Amino acid sequence: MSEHYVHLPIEEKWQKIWDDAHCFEAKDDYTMPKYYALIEFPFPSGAGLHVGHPRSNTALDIISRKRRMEGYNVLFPIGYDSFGLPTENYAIRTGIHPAKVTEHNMQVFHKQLKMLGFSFDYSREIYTSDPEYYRWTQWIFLKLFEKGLAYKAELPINFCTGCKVGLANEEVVDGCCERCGSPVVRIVRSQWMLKITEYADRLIDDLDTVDFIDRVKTSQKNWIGRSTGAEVTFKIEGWPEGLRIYTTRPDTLFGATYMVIAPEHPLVEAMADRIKNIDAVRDYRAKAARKSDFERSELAKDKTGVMLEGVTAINPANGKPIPIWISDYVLMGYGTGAIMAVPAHDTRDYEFAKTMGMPIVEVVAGGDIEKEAFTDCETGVLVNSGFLNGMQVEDAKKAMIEWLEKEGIGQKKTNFKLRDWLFSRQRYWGEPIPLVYCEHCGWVPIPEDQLPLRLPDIEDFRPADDGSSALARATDWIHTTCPKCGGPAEREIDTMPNWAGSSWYYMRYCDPHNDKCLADRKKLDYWLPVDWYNGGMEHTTLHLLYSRFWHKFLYDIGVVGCPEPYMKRTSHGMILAEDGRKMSKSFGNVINPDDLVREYGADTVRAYEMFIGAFDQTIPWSTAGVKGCRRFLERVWRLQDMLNDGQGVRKEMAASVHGCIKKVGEDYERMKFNTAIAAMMSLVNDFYQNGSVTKDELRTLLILMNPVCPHITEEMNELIGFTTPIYASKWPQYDESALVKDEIEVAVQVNGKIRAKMMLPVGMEQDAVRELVLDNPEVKPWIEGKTVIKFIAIRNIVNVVVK
RNA sequence: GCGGAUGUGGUGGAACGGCAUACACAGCGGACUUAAAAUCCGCCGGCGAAAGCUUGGGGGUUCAAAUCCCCCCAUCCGCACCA
Repeated sequence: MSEHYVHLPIEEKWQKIWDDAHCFEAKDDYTMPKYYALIEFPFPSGAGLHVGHPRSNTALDIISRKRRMEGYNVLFPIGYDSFGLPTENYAIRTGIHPAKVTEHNMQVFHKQLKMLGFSFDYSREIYTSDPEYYRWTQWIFLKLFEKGLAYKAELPINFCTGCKVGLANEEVVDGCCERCGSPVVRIVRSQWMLKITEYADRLIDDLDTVDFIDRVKTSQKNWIGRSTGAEVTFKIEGWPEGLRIYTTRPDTLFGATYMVIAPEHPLVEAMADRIKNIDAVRDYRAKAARKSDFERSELAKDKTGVMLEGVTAINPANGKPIPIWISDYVLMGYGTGAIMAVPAHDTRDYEFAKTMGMPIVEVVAGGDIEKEAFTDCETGVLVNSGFLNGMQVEDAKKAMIEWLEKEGIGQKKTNFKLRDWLFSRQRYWGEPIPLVYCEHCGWVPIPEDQLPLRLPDIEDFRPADDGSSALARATDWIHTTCPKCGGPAEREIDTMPNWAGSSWYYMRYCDPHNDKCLADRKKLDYWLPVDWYNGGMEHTTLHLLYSRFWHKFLYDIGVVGCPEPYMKRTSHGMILAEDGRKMSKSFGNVINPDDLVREYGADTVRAYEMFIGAFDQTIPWSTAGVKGCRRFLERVWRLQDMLNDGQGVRKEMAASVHGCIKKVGEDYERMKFNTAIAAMMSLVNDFYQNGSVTKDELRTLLILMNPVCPHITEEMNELIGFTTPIYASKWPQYDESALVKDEIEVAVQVNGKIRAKMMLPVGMEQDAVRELVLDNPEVKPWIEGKTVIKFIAIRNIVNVVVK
């Protein structure tokens, strides 16, 4: 009899063996086929690993371990996204330097990850707050600056009142900070911006070249928000340049009965002396400016606005004079900040026109504009529209754009929802922006050979009340000389957002210790792109988008040789607490991976997290389920006591074993880990049913299970007498012929209802099947006295249709 | 409002258009045990007297629908005046 399964010594033993053998380290052997598997590197928070990490990590650990057994040179790296606000906030509370906190937290993470037995290449561990790492983050920023893709602009920005920091568009959720939940207000501030918009088209178009799950593609597309239409200039008396608008419905130009400009539109001040009610207009603008974005959208139902009295625009299609309004439902940041209002065919314009009593003119027939705006582009036909009359909407759009271009009053135009990326943070714990400001020379980059520009050591990490960074107090650091003219200059005191370091970390993994460049080009060419990247949906329009942008930029300047960083992107579902709520300290329902590993073992935790349900689905935790997986491992463990003297795969077990090899291999690839484990459970059940198992059968099971449960399988492999460890073994091939049976059970339906089950030889002629089936005593009563009008025999189903 | 996802036994979940409920959890029974736990072996959706009905609801396509199409309902997650 074998000893009981005691996980702890087994897991420690094998983790040490793997370490000593360096068996999971990627080799720089370019003759081997490569495989690059990546999970999002964790932020080393003080709370340590949570149960979500093992879900994603185990999934790609399974793939990595399987690939190695298939003969690939696998890069499966790990690191830490170690800059960031939570660490700085902790430093503010405790006075402990963020670098120290980070160091400690990373050690905790490292230990926890090892304890779970992930086959990371720990020799390539990196962290973004390492000066040797952020040196290259800064270098990339300088390249962006050099190419004009980083610029400083005085703009209204999203400012978190809690974190006292500016936020990117992507970081604002429901008008609040995605991190701390405090309200976000608009303040005007001089900020560094990155021109991600320059890459908008390619970020959409190149999605066709990669294998991302559809959800990810769709949300990136929607976030970038490409729309096509036209820009049209309306003449305005007394303002020669006219008012330029953007519309996606140029076909409805004849129906434009007024115009609306955003409150901040320059027209207001440019024409201030002609606007009779300028005080009322300015008053409206001031009120709009005070509203937060959140309030603006909250009040979306009630349209407000003021008409500019004394100013008239001309509808270029029909020459009619139309009024101009200002209203905050038009946004300065999109298109031209001005629209033509076609109330008959736009719901917002319709509402506004109803509220303000503006005329509504139907130009697309097919709806009932008495009731609501008719916005359908499929069925409508143009009316009241001169040369467009009788056309379908799509044809009318083309015809109108043609006309506008010929007349020189407009042209085709594409617009995006995507805005440039707000890149400054008024914080200490981030990469310093490697630029100085000189009175004479303006913004000057620090010479590359002076990188990294290190963060200065300071003691007080609090941001100033005016929202500027704690770095503002590091006056010795700030005052410097201009690299260009040698005169006095000041350093930028904003730092980069935490998205900076994570935008290129997968490159550094290819060559983590290089001190000449961010990574050797040969190594990048070998390893990139990442073959499989798994991560959270919450990063779809943040990290994933940002890093695609940086990658494309680095591709353009010749640093990398492929246009996309990630070939395949998948996403895991969230794990909820047992009560169905989010795991949260405040609910007191957090499950700690450490405790689980101690009590049940890493293999059980890994198996459970893979067995819990469909990988991409949100799922509640179940302690009973964990115990079930532990029970499964014990059941596997006891197979040692059932060994017989047989060799190879016995005939009576061949179908089970080879079926399992096939199923498990396919399911791992499709991320159907739950059904892969179910298949292995079934195989184990089959062994128990049989009463014994051969060494070779057992070893096959152990290899199949190894990617999920690496420790127990290695231990058993050794215990039953094999000297080659599984990590150095080959992934098994299934024998197709073993899956082919002589006979199969066929379900016989009459008119779609099961009436009998029969064993039939495989490959029987259709006519012979028919004869046997129709003669079956269980079938006969259902067809007696009726005519068989159809007989369908497919795979293991026969359907007899009678009348 | 728009976009995405989900809806199957007491529970987590399976099911290339082809036997709905694999695999587990919970429950029940048996063996073993002085006993319990553990283990092993079985049983195990609901309604209906039955024929049957039953994958959120209603239609449709099909020899055959959880799966495909149309219309609803519910829940969750994004985005939100983007002209």
